[in-house]
Amino acid sequence: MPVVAFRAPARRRLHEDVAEQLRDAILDGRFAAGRKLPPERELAQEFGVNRTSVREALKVLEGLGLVTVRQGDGATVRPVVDASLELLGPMIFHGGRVDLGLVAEMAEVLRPMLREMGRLAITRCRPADLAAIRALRDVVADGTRDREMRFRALHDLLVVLADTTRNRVWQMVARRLRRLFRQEPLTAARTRLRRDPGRFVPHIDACLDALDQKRHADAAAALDRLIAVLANFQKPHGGTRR
Amino acid sequence: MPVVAFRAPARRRLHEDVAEQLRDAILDGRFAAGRKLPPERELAQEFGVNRTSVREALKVLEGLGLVTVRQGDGATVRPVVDASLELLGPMIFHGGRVDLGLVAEMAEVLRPMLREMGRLAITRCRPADLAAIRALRDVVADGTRDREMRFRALHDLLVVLADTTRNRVWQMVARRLRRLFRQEPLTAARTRLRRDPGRFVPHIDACLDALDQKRHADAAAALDRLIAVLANFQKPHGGTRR
DNA sequence: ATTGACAATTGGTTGGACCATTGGATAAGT
DNA sequence: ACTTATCCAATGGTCCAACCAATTGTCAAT
Repeated sequence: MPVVAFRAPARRRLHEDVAEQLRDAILDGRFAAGRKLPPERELAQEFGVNRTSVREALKVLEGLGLVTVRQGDGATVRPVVDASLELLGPMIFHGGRVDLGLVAEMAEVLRPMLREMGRLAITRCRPADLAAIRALRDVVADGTRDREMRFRALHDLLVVLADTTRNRVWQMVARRLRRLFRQEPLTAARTRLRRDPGRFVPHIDACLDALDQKRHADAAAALDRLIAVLANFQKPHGGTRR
Repeated sequence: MPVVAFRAPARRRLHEDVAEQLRDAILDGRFAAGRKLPPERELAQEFGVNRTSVREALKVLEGLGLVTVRQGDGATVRPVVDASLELLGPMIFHGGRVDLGLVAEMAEVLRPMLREMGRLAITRCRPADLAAIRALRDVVADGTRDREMRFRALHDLLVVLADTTRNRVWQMVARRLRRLFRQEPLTAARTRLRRDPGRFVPHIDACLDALDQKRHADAAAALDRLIAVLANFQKPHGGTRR
């Protein structure tokens, strides 16, 4: 395993670039909801690309629910609140800034959700699941590894918990969250803050110990604490002073 | 207001049709995860459309997380569990059948989520919110209206509750759910089952009454019951016999 | 004032061409 | 025989130019 996690060079496609720029323009409010985007031919000229690339970008934005396109009429911008949850990532970090308010709101949604998922997982946990959790716990606890790698194990833990519930919807939700947590600006933020993933280990251990002794209530309580820490994205200095 | 709710004639675009067919093929397992889709040129010939339309369809599928496309290599099918939650609709009803198991799993996720959202809404409810809720309650209770119209008011209630939380993430979640509930196969199922939206009214009233008297705990309990009914999509004959 | 025909705008679709990347086949070297 | 380098076929990415189709506003006729 590599000591440093490299990231794939961004060899991107034109329409991706176009879509991203338009997306950010909409999220920034440079195109207000209800307004029309410029015609495709015009956008193509402004971006210096072919109309085809603009059209493919618009398909992406349409899929995100950011615009509706009607033949003869143009592309109308929709309210962001009606758009896909996939946008939470770009909404949280846009223009190099982090929207801490939105982060707090997301935590308000995530905390009870994950708590419930954890409860379900505990009631349905089998030996194989336990083994998977332990393996990830060891990666998170391994201080010799790359920090981001240990964070990734933590995200995987979320997915393993979801798999333990045997609920396909939880499985999908957890994987989307993992994806969100791994988006570029967030990984950079983690690196900058130099948070230690090790702080989660005691909670994981407490949960595993309780599970070993069939104390389900205690396991759930430990998971609650783990999730409370996990779903608390506040800046360190905003938290309790030690 | 029209007595009957007509639906917009489906004047669809080619790439939408192509995307839908490919999507269903993947969801049905006709293209297993890890396999490659046929080349664009080949697909274009099979569908009898231009390659451009196929490409736009692939952009949609890529946005849904169903495939990854690499230049030089082809389009690889990804595991559905890694895909977007937008797919829950098509996953639940595909090929004219309803996946009741998935419906149950979704209820398992939705129930605690909406319960928490309701709690938040109650603690933050203001007079204007109350008025909006009452207005929707009256539509749901109005037996002279079109049944589907009353169901739509019920979905709107979900959104109003989300707005009451003053939490943007809840607002987006509620709107995506409303969208899901209004997708075609579900409305047809509602019409077929001839369920009465009026059965929700007593719970709404109980909640409103409790709110009027500032009995927040009672209001939350009433909302819990409402949501338990709302998030219970089982077939009628599977429930309690009356 | 209403209706209907027309025209400009704008998205939808097509066909074809060429570029860029990938992966495997083939050949060269050791 | 194995490794390495080269080449090539397959495949997606982009561009261009043209035409079709829907929408909207305009303007004339009634």
